[in-house]
Amino acid sequence: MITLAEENYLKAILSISLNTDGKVSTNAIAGEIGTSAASVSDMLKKLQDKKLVKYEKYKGVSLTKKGNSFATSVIRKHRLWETFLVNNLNFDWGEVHDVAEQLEHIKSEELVDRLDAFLDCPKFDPHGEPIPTKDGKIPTTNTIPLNKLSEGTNGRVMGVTLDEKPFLDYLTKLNISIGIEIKLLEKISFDQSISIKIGNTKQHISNDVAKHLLIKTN
Amino acid sequence: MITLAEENYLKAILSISLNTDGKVSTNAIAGEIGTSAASVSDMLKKLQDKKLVKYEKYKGVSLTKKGNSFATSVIRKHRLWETFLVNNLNFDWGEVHDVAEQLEHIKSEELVDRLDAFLDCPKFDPHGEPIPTKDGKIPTTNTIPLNKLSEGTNGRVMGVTLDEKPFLDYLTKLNISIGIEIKLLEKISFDQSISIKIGNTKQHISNDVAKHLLIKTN
DNA sequence: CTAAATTTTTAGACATGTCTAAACTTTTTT
DNA sequence: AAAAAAGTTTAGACATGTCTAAAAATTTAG
Repeated sequence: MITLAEENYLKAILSISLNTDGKVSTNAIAGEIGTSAASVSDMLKKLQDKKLVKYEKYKGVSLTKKGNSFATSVIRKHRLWETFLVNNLNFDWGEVHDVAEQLEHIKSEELVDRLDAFLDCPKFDPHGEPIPTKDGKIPTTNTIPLNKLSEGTNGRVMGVTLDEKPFLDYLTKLNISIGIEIKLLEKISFDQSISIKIGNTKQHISNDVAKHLLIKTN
Repeated sequence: MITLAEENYLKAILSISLNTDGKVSTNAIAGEIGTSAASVSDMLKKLQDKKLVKYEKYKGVSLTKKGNSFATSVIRKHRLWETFLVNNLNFDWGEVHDVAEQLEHIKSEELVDRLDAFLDCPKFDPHGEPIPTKDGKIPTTNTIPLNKLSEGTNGRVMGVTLDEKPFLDYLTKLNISIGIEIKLLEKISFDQSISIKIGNTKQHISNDVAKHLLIKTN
């Protein structure tokens, strides 16, 4: 039986490895989970014993097939629950993360299957992030982060890659939401900040914000 | 912060005290939770320290106002989730207990409020058991257990007081469900078993089954 | 290519919740 | 009312997951 703490470690390792190359470091996991490096070391040994990760002291860690499958399943559940919370319980997209962090650990395959059906098998969650299928496949999109677009390009916001209330609240304030049209006007080379047009309004945002917006160009 | 284990103890104490008089005994709690009496003793001390129960060594335990409020809230969540699972996810009434046992521990007042609204503030769950309101009031019904009815009486099944799959599956086999008409034909004094009529069929059931069926007489 | 800085691991401690076995109360029986 | 039975608590142990401080390994810099 896999514990709640173990699931969180696996999810963190998967999250990190999606954004970086090679093995995942102890410190990176500690940062993601908000725990000490020492605790991570301890846990990696346990996950190794359970054949959920491949781990070599001082060399970093990677998920085994089995570990990847568990991690993907947790992410699937998290995103399905977020979809339910926003679509059916009328939560705001910035309010669902903490509750979904709890719901993702409910153990019942039947529940997940039925929730998926109830929601009409959604491919993306309310933040535009792909929902893994029952067999672990992750829907793809041909989107690129807003900060990689070239000046003058038009596109549509298809998703955000950060699920934190302060960020999402800021987007709401800027009138940015999933599906909205956006045009990149100008990139400032000094700080990589950018000017954009949303509707008929010109806005200026930092690179830190822009890199978390996924755009599909027209 | 109240832990999952503490919530389960409070719920067990409330459950038992609804069916018995006076203080709740250590052994009764151990039986309900499926743990040892020693563990119960340990936990009662902790609950006492947190002012959730009133406990005297060797004398049994009772809930404080605060403890009762937590316990009632857990039962509210359990029954709301069971309602959701049956009404919206098409679970059978015998399949929902274990999942609801997990869901009842999700911490979010907002979630419970919105779930309640989504379900149209139901007063009873799929087993006919009353769902406590947000302020802890428990809806009442003028029902009595089937085994207390007198011979020849007609009534309607309004609820069951046992939420275990084997019991519920047996009821389904007998064509007994919430809302169904039932007539008590005969009580056998030897073993307190009874004959009943459901639709046009005569059935014979034990006292153990009958006592868990709540009837509203016509 | 050493020396310093950083990262990671180990050692030892602690909190939670569980267990068995033994000791202690309370209740029941005779 | 003493002895036996039943119920309850304590003592000591263990598993999980966490922490801080110190030691060890690796990486980076001079």
